[in-house]
Amino acid sequence: MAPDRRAATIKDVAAAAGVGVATVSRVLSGTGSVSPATRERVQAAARELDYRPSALGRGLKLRRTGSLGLVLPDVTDPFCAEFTAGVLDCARTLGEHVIVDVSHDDPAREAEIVERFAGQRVDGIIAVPSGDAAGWRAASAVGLPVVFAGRVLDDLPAVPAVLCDDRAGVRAAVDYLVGLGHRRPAFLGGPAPGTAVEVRERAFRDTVAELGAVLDEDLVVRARSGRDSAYAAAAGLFQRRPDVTAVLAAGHVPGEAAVLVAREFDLRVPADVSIVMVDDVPWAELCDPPLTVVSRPARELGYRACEVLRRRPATVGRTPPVVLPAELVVRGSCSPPTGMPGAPPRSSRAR
Amino acid sequence: MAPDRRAATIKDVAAAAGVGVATVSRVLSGTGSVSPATRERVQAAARELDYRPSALGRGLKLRRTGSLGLVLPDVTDPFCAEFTAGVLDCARTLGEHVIVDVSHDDPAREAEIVERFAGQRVDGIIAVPSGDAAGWRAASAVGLPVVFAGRVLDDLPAVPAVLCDDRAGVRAAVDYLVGLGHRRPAFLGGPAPGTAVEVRERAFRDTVAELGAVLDEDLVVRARSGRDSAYAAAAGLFQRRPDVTAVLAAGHVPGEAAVLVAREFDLRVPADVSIVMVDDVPWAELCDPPLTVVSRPARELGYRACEVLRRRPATVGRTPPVVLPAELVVRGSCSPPTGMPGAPPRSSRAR
DNA sequence: CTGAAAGCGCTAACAT
DNA sequence: ATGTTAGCGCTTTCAG
Repeated sequence: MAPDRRAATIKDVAAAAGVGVATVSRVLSGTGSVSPATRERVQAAARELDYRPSALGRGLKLRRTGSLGLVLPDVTDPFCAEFTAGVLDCARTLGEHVIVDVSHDDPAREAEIVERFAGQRVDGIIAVPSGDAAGWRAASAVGLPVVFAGRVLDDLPAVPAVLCDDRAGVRAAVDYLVGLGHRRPAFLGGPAPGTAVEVRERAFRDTVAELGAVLDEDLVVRARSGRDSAYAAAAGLFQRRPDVTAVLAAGHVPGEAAVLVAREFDLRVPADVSIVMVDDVPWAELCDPPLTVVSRPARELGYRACEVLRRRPATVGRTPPVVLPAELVVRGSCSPPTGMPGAPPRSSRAR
Repeated sequence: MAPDRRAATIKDVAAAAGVGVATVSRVLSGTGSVSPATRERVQAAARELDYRPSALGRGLKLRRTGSLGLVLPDVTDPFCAEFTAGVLDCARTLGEHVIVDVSHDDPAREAEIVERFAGQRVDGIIAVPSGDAAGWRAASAVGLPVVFAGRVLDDLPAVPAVLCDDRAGVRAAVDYLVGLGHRRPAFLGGPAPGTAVEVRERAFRDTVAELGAVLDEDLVVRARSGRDSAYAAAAGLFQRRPDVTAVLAAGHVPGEAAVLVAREFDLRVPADVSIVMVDDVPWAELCDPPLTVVSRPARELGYRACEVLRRRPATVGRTPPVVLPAELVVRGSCSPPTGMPGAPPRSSRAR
């Protein structure tokens, strides 16, 4: 096993085995027929030389690289991380490599990433898009298969997508809250990376209206991106309206802010204020009380996105999006508002 | 912008601009000299054809792909995610792509990933290794630059590494606990993905001894991988020894277990039991009380690992590992043991 | 069953 | 300043 400076090529193997390169290729790729004798010789030579076919030469010839691009707003976000795990799981079964990069929700940066991925000749791209359609339009025009996850861009309905039924999730949450007796639920919006918060806000508004509860505009607050902004928004809400009895946080960032601010203001959860948060994250269960959440199947979403990408070539025209359900996970952060009868519900998920 | 079935090649651009391929190459790579006139023509043609140089052809010629491999135990782990963000940051400045894959701490799978990365001809590999030296020995024998992070394999001292001074971190934590008056601190070990828990246990033992506190073997427990095992270990500890006044959790998984179990057993933190956890994670600050932790600079570690990889070619022989400090972040989960005077310390990190 | 040869897209001499 | 050419490592007809 000589640690040569340069990796062995197919030629080296051919020479060592005393055959032509074509034969080596056949043996190693299992294509065509080779006599058992030569097959054995070739394999021995390959092993001896520690030969590893170059994906470069291969890709050049085959016009596919066996790798796909994944662009996320932020690897650090629990949802994205879980999503990535799903993509990786599926990619593995497909024998594809995954190139990852983060956009930080910056359209320009996202476009640049797509550009670079295209240069790498990835076989396809999976993205939790940041909102700007321009970069993507170019990409799919070039014929690069793209799959969106967690969100569709209205301007690009032709791009296949795997989504989570956020609308239904928010609906369930509001329904739960109102059912508990909260007449004026508050909404704490804030961009949870890669999610359509607007969709949630709309769902919130619609549901509140449908259920005959009161939609108090003063209780619908939005935060800019970032923890601090979410914290400020939550603080503003609680300060301005000490009468809030329930809040629906549109993502884990505003959710954290709500918990923190409630504690800061010495509000007991759920006695003084009930909290529901969209996105289940590990700490939701560790919180005291454990947080009731709308859980999105992040991992599954990732897996499916990857599957869709593989099937993509077969499909032509606009594919209907894959929609996965969101689940309301009732734990301990909600109870009837003060003055109402009824004990705070216990966790519905056994440990 | 004709959406051709096949992407434009350098030849197409050359033809369109009425020049040779070399000229196109020169213009686009900024190498050599070209007359402003032709440069302009070439650029126009490239733009017109929506030309994107193929990394495949380029890589084949240049013998470098501009991409590096990152192998982690688990993308979902907060430490790994943060580490990845650091790698991505640095890779971006270097213009490198990052192929990610997860080993789940399985040596066989890890070896397979390395093998595949080698086939992809990555320019180098960054790994939070899972413990088995075999696969890595092969890789570095082939001349593939490798950098380890968070851990070195004793069998492979020649592989450069970026580490965190876990030992000092644990030392600081134990010192803090003992200083508070805890005579018999407990240690809750458990494999936090990709970390040398043994190192922490050893540091714990050494420090306890040095400080003249009591090293009670019965209070040193280990868990296998996984949340459930950590939970069981913690439960066992608290049950067997209701007299524990302080526990050092060797990672965020055992840390979570400790918090959960303490709550389960109706032990007040820090009044009844003080808790320090290795690894700072978002929820540590959200916990009530906020958890005192030994924080490892995950992101920085990732960034540095990537830097080291770039410099690698220059260096020959064994490089001394880069060691970054661990920081004890005092929040509110520790106080003197019951019966001792002194108020529980407040968070030292302003919000 | 096997080998020779033609590229895949690009860069870097080497001409001109 | 710019064009020609020889590969980089691989797969795949096309002959034999």
